[in-house]
Amino acid sequence: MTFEEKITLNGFRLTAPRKKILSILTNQKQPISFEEYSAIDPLIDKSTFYRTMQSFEQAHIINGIESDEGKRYFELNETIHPHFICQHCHAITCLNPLPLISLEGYHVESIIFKGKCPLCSDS
Amino acid sequence: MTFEEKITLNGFRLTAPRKKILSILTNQKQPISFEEYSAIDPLIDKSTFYRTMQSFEQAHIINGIESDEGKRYFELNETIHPHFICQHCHAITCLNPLPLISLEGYHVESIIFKGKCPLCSDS
DNA sequence: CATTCTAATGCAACTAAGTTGCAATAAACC
DNA sequence: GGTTTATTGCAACTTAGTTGCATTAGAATG
Repeated sequence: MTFEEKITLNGFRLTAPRKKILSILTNQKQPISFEEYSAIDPLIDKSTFYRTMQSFEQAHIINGIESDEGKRYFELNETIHPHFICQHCHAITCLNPLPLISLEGYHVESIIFKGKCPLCSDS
Repeated sequence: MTFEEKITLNGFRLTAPRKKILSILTNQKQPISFEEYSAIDPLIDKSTFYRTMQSFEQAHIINGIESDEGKRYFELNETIHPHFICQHCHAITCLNPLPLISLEGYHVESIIFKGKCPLCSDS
């Protein structure tokens, strides 16, 4: 099922801003914040962006990640994988090869590791 | 080494508000937000609390956790353990028996699982 | 114990991420 | 094409967390 099908099947309309957001998210290798998104698409309206993120989360199209700096980052959930947030340089890294770890009784949807990334561990 | 020793050894002064914050944090079984803290200690000043959290983080006394609702939760780092945040009921659970999982090249300081907790998985 | 130095407090004002209300617009379905 | 209703875009708002600064009080020193 394509992302566009997921949008319409969940009762959401396929609008121009949503298509643009979807195509930009597709090009990202990392989760992206509103600040970063609006640098790519400067005409986007803040509330349209955030409301779209809410709709996309309901349609299980994206995952949200809370950074250690109080911002939200968004990523298409094509391949679900853990993330690492460096508390020193604040970079968010996708730990692509790693699978999600399951927990007895819980339904795990995402895992975030925090600490120091390899670059910051050296210095 | 006690927490009070960690404070002074890191060049911080052992003040009245810090002692009170430390004693209240000691009594918590879960990470606590400013909102929750100030319900216990209503006279605390917001900036004193947040600045104390910053100092305590520098002294490696506490760990901060970002909730899915854009708030920060704080916990004494006596025993470091992963946490689970339920995206349905928003409860934060300490996964005490679990150890931190290490990652090649990274220095892991905390792990957060997100998804649905056992209670919300049923419903 | 009194003095001095400077970190920390407490208050108010501020910042910025994210939300909400609402009139105007445009998908989707006939 | 016309109708219905979700969505947009704008401005105003909310709220967690930060900052500036004058005052207070740890802690070290004599």
